[in-house]
Amino acid sequence: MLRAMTASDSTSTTIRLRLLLGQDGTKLGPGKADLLQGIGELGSISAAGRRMGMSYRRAWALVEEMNAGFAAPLVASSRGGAAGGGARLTPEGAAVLARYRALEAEVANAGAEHIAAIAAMLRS
Amino acid sequence: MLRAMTASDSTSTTIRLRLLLGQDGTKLGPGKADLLQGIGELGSISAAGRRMGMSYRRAWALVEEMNAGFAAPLVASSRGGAAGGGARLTPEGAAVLARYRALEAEVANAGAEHIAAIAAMLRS
DNA sequence: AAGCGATATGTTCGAGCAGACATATCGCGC
DNA sequence: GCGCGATATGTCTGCTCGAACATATCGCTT
Repeated sequence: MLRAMTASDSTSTTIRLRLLLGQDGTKLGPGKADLLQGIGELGSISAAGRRMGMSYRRAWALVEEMNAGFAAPLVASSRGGAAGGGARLTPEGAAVLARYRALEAEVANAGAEHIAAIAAMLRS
Repeated sequence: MLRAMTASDSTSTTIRLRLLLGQDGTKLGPGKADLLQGIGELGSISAAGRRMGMSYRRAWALVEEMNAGFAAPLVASSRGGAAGGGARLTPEGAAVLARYRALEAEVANAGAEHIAAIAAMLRS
């Protein structure tokens, strides 16, 4: 997948969460979460994609997928204008991102013991 | 992937865990965990693979990957003999599986609130 | 010694996916 | 109105992964 390493990779063992939501099968994992965060910070789908080393094509497809899966769109976009356009998180998008981050933190905390036990059995 | 549904799919929203272990990048997710469990229950790589709708080729490759990633092999196999051969979990394999299942349970419990909050925002 | 069933492993073929390339369109500023 | 920069979307192609097929080998049992 060629994901850029983030500065938060302090421990060598990481846990990744992927949610399979509803019976329609919309997925929410680290990629979409990072993308949401990037859009929130940069105000642009293309800028967020660039920062992750992802093509605009793919970033846009992920946004489309998220907007289709939830009752309200998570990202609102506009074309044209001074900056050419832009995108920002809707309140629902910000809420989903916050919940996902909180979930990550809670999970890392609750599972730390088991994770450490498994990591201790690794090859040298 | 064509995964068989398990009877434990009571809620429509499920969470999947994938561990990225060490800097060598050995992965441990639901597929390998289910395979370990199948081998433990059925005493055979091929039988475990069959039950999951997975080719023996692939099941064997996953076992190989796990055995290579951990300090001690998780699965011990034998060729020939009365039943043609077989495989069983080593104590380390059983320990890793138990830890992973415990991690799943703990995570599902700890994250239930955030997961429910996200699921509540889904389309219809 | 012959057969059985499972492990072990090479090879080949197809589908699906990700990336690259190409446009169309929009709305503000100059 | 012309250009800019970003959204929006179609198309194509290469690559990777998995499925399928094919064998070899092993050790007990009959």
